[in-house]
Amino acid sequence: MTVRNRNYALADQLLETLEEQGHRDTEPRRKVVAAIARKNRHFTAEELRGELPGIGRATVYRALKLLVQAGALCRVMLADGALHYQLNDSAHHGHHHHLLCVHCGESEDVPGCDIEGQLHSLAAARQFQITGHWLEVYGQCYSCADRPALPA
Amino acid sequence: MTVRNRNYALADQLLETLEEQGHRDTEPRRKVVAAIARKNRHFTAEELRGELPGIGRATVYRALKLLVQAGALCRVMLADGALHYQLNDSAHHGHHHHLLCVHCGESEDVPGCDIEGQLHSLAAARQFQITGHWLEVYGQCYSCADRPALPA
DNA sequence: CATAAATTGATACGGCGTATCACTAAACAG
DNA sequence: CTGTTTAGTGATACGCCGTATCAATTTATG
Repeated sequence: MTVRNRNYALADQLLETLEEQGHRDTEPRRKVVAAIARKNRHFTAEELRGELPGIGRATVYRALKLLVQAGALCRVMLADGALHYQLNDSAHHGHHHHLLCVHCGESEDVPGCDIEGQLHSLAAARQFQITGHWLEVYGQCYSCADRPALPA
Repeated sequence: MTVRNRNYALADQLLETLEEQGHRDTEPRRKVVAAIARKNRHFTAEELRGELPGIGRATVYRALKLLVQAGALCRVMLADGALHYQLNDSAHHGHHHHLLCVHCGESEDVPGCDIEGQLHSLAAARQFQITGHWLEVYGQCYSCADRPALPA
């Protein structure tokens, strides 16, 4: 399968996801979804918007929100506090975290987290009932390992 | 020790921390620090500013930044994405996390996290070198346990 | 094709943090 | 104590990011 075809298939899949949630198949939405499907790394909302001249800001933001709600995208907080979006690998649609390289911005999924399990006894002792958590892991990927570390 | 005296002592301690970092002891700074010392839970920058009429916005934000850098305050991300600040208990000045109640907003410190240790073997397998992480834990505290859960 | 409902996008607004810069005040040396 | 240096202050404006509003448009459907 070519890259081009893979992107088409992914875009269709995203649209389908939205339709399953009861949202309409509109022209602007198609374009937003196609732009997202072309991404091979995380991106900001404004970055995406820049690639979609002629499409309203609100429309882009609305599509992002719907896709996050549907689980097709996840929000990633970079070490500098910038919020990025990232396609959810279909294999990791559930709860997972990211290893984020502070140099090149590459990210790898970390499935199978047991943070809550680890915190369980501690929380139980305080009668605190955990309902969720947010975790981002920062560091350097293999290709950036020889470069100097940045402050966390 | 009365509450009033405790607050004074804490404010002095915060100022001292700033002086140790080479920052001056100024009148506006004293007021900001005093307002922070009075807090017994996390707060937003704007909330703090609201309690300090007559003091410039920039001054408040600058003081917050310095105190975070000095380790006296920590930044806490609430479940709704709002950034709050919280006094670092002197016992937990190092790395720690928070159990944040999504109902009442109370937070408890969780010292002694071993997230990175837990992720170590996984990261090693991918030759990813972890340098830091960000974790917030959401749920319900004891007093809020009988109230309905909010979406994570 | 007609209708009802969702969607769009221009605009404006709001929150939040920072850059700028003339002015002020703290620290310090003599 | 006084003058000098330098950090700090605060009014203002700016920038980023996301959302509310609302009239006009487009989609889905009978």
